Amino acid sequence: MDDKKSKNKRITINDIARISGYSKTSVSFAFNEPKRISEKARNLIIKVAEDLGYIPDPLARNFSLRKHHSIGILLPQLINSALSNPFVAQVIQGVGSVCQKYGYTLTLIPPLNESVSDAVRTAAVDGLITLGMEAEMKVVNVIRQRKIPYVTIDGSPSANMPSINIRDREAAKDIMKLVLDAGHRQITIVSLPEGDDELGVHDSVTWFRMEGYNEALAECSMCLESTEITILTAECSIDGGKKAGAAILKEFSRPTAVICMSDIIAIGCQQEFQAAGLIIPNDISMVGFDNIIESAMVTPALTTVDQPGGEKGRQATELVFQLIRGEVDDAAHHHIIVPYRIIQRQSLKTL
Amino acid sequence: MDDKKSKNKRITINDIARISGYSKTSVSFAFNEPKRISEKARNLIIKVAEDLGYIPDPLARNFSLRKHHSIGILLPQLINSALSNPFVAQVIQGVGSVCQKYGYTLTLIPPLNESVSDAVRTAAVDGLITLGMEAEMKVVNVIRQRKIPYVTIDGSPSANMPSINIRDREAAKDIMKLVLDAGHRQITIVSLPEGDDELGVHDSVTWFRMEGYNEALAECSMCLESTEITILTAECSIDGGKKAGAAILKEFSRPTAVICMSDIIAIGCQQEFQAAGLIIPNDISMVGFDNIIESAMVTPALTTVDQPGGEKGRQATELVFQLIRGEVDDAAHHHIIVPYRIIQRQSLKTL
DNA sequence: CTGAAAGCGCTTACAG
DNA sequence: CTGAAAGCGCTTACAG
Repeated sequence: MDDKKSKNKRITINDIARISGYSKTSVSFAFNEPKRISEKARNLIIKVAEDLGYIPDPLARNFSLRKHHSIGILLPQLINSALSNPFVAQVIQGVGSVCQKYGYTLTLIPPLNESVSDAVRTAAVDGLITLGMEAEMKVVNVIRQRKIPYVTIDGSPSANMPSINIRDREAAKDIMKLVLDAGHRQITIVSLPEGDDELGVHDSVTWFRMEGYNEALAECSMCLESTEITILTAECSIDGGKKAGAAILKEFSRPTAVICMSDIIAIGCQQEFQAAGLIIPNDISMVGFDNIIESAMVTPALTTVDQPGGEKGRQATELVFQLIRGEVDDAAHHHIIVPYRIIQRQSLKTL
Repeated sequence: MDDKKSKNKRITINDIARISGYSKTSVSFAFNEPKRISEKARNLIIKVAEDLGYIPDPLARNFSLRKHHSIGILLPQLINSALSNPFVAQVIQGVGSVCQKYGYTLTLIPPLNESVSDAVRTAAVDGLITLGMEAEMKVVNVIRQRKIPYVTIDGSPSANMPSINIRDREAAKDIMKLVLDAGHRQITIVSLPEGDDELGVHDSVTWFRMEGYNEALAECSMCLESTEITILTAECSIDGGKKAGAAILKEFSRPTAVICMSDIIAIGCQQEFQAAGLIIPNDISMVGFDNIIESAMVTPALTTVDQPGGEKGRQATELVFQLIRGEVDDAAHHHIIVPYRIIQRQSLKTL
């Protein structure tokens, strides 16, 4: 007899109102503004609600409140590839910790049937963190149409597009300089994959880093086009790194140093080299980018550029919340630069 | 003049209807069931919608459809600690890849103001994956009240609670046996933290593994209470492992082998030992559990139990979707066991 | 093919 | 303190 109706129909605020003898208004108040009703009413309503196992429908509640209570993070690639880069996991941690702080959930938004735009169109979120978004991408317009605040991490700082970055050009220049100062001239650069987004725009972070490498080379009267320099591309994962490593092993003249734009690639590469019997850094030197925790775990530990993924995520998300609460002017240009630093470990040999 | 109203008010289906001259019904059909209206109507409506930058409000749409289009994953701890265990990241990858396949987003649900129950109450999701949930936990009732399908990974298989597990007891017994067969008798076990959830129920996975260790010990006429066995607890992170390592270094009589219930703990522990100048496995042997990719990266590579985190996530999520679509009977008992295997590498020395 | 209208389950001015 | 009623912006039988 208890489940004569709970069996089929969801119980709503109406049921609680009817059974308790109070109005829907009072029931709503009992949950959301307890002090606005008498203790007697409140107690009865709560009791009835508990007896019936009533839980306010989040769908209706959110709709009424016009809030999703969630922040989305727009993944540039499929979820698998995104999360197989520990650096991305680090960013997600940062984003998540701020969401948690404000009682929000974190929604991971993968492309919907290959379409990032469609995913954004339907995503149930109040704000968006994007990874590596460029101003020319179509999806930017969709986000703006939706009128939800967004901040992009590792994108190109441009008007109306709040951003969090490190100084990628300087960082890349610094690490290349370190390699050159160690005497290396035969160098292979393992770059990131072309942005295969809906527009085919290039990734500005990759671009800036390339420029930085080039600037350092210039100081040695070299450039990216020099015959001593080889440029490859790899997916951001261990496997991507292994494939790059295999490709390097097949090169006619082996480089003395390999510069990777991502630590996870460097680690994969390093594993491939070691599997082939090479000793690092004696036979070949390696440097990376990111300073993921794994870089300190491997042997030899990786010389790299430290950039704070968690911090990027946190700052981006705090900014999104400020935008949501209207605490900052969203017409203003918010371009936050976080510090990087060079971490010297054992993977780079001085010739 | 274009923004005379778009400035203040969101544009809705009503605006499109008014301006296009068609009804709300037709506008809705234009987006959701294009073939139900004439090409002429469809084209005009789409055009007007595009001109005005109309995007259907996800809040309203979801409410009408009674679907969130998202699957939640209930994090047992704060987001930071959860994601700093690569094994959890692996599970999330698995869950995410299935969500993506069906066009759903993945919502990470951290405790809301410390309360997991409140988080579940308000979470905007159509189904739930839980990590390490026990039948006696309060939150189970909340999930049931919500009447949303859920599957628990690494929880205790019980009635009405679909589950994905490995055979933890056997796995633990196998790895302990390996250690004992290698001649070790002075052993420290680093266990997982007590479930500090709202009820203080113990974690059944930890329990099963302990039982497994004990069974193997029994075959050597020992048990968990033997004087040669020490049991510690550590947080599931590198740092947790380092702390455990430091504690072990301070023990009066140093063990010859350390058995960790999690690879990330084993790795942290190993780092601490190495920092103290110990050679592994010569001075001390290590084994772990999970077989995260990092375990193959460290030197010496870790001997451990391989369990497929991604696969657990995928299977759990496929089951949730089957439950959502009503393809399987949710009264039936769904208890899936996935295989594990022992991975022998270089961190265990035969005495 | 098209549209008027009910309905999804809440919240919240507003009046009493 | 309490309640009637409007409103949030869609979807979808139903009738024409």
